[in-house]
Amino acid sequence: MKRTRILDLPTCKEGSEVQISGWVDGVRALGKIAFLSIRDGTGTVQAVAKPTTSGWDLVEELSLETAISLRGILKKDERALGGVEIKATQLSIIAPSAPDYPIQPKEHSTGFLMSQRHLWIRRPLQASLLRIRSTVILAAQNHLDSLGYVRVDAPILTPTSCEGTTTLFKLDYFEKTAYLTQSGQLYNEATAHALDRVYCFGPTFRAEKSKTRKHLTEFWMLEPEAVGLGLEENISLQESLFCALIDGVLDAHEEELERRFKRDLRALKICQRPFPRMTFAEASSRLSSLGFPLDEEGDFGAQHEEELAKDVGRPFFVHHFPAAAKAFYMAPDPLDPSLSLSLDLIAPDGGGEITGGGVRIQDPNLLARRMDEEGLNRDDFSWYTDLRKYGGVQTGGFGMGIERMVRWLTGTHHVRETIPFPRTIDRLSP
RNA sequence: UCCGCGGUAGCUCAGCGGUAGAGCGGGUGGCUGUUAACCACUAGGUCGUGGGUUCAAAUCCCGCCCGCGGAGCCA
Repeated sequence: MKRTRILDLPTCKEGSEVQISGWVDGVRALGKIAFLSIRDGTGTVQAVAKPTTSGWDLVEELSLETAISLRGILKKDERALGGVEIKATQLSIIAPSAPDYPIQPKEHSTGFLMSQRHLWIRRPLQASLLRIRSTVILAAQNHLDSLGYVRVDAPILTPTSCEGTTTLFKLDYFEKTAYLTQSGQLYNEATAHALDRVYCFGPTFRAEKSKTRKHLTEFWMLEPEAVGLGLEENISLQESLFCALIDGVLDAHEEELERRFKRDLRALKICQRPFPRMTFAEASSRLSSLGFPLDEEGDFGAQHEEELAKDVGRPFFVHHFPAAAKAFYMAPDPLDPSLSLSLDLIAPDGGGEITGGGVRIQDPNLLARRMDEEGLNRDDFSWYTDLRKYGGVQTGGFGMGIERMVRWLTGTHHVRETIPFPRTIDRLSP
């Protein structure tokens, strides 16, 4: 008999015979009747076994996570969670599970659960998060594809840094030194000159000693880059992508977001284009009037970001950051060279900076000067400056942290739950 | 890297100078409608680690290690 996935049970007729297989999620044995909660990766269902069930003797061997196969009659029953249950006619064990399964149906600390991440992901909420992550990635690729963007991935092993050298993971590469990529941005400029509109998507590494719920040392970044993408076009692309991701997740997971994640769906549905936008200068005067002036350095702290986001109440752009605060390749504003043609997309409800991007410097002399100012060795970037030498045109783009996006969409507390196996400053396993 | 909090049973925690505790989980038995089932019994600990104070340290003091939360930095 063919196995039915629990997800598909609602399409089966009541009273029909079904066969499922999955893992024991809970057992409540009452003597001559036993209630089994069975999870198969697509859903959870209750089965009822009685002494007439073939394999009844096995009930006493069912520890948590025992893999079983079960055949029975599908019945509607108000007393079962989900409204349906299976009256088991036949039960068999596929693979036993040791009785010391560490994750109990009770509160655990996040630290403990993270140490059991390989098992924790079996829990429905965690599995759901990974499913939503998959939807977000697919929606992003579909959207970019519909706009003519070609996926061209950047290397992960790189010879030089893209931004600061202090946050690089260094490794031996035969006789040389290599670094794990911090961004595919520089390579994107090369591929944009070959294919017009491109994006890369892959793991990104930052050896930042950050301990916050928005940071991972290994995260996945989606980076579109296109010829002629000025600030205005950049904003427009980000808006459409952001909305496409919201739509994609609502299409596939609306009920789940509400029931399982208790996400306020209005916060997602109010994200209509155009998004509010403000210059860095406007943001800082707005912060002053809110009672949170920037410090002397003029830097935007976590509190500033949060107060501003609270005030705006929905995702918004901050653009024209001071040039000094941005990477060497960010183009200055021709009207005021102390400002850069850069922008960040900030989400409310603690979502924080979801994207960061801008327009790249095209002028080779200016680029050389900026590299000198940042103390970068020009020779290391010869291929990059070559792009300017041979018909270099202006490109622009941005990077979106996929985990941050998933975190915001689902209202998850910490990014570490939005990636299968998180890497943080103090966690390298499992 | 800095600041704050913590480390006691497999897990979540109480105990805070005088014989090591609870709930959950595990084991055994009971129970025909459970929903983190319930009831009874039971096993399980060099109190993170090294030193110090004391008649006596899980408890007080110092160093170190590990975890959690936050900051800076960023996506």
